[in-house]
Amino acid sequence: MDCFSCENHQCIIKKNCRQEKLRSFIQRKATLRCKKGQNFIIEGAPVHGLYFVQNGKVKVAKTGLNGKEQIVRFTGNGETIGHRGFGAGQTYQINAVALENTVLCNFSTDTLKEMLMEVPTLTYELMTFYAEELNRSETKVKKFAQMTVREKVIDALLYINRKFGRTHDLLNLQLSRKEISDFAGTTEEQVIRTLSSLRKDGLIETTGKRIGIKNVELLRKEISEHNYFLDS
DNA sequence: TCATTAACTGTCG
DNA sequence: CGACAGTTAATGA
Repeated sequence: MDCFSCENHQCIIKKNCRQEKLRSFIQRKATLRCKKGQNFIIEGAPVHGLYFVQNGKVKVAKTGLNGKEQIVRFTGNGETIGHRGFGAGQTYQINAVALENTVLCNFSTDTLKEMLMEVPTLTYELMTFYAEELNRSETKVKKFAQMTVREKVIDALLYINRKFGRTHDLLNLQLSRKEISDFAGTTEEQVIRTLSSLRKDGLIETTGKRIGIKNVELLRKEISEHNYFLDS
């Protein structure tokens, strides 16, 4: 698919694709189709450019010493992955795994570098994205240090809801309890217990893997003193 | 259907 | 709160 007919209007390439200077570069992009569970960026592997999600969902994570995983963020349509590869070092410091069948656009580092040199609006928008990412990262440090397990789980649920939405109260992103714990910074058992507790309180519904949020306002209220508005 | 995987529970340090 | 062990429920070949 070419960028002109792409529906992802928040994608920074899409936003700038009308610029004449970018025309030839955009033709150089590669399209990659990933199956569910595919690990298309491997921690420690050489950087092979920047990715944009054209269609699908991806988790970005770091692996600890004992095999413990820390999910950094989830990405959906139009979002950027692998941007840290631009900086120092020639290897990725993250893993990226497709959570469902996903189509990705890939630009090589060299191609993107040329594009950034040519088009200031593209460079500025990428810079804004880096700034937002840094803000999110800093906020997450604070949350991990100050939130209780229950608050961290609520925060994770609201994040998924903000990012992927829900249909008939059910979250549009299906995650295992383990994945929720890897994102929230706690353990699988704690997530299971917290979800049961939230269900008893009538705040959520669970049917197997699926989680339904019944009362967003009450959940939001529980973590309101922890800067929910920062949209991390 | 049966075997494997994930969700859940109790308990202990 | 996290880790371990054990049970029950869900999934998929």
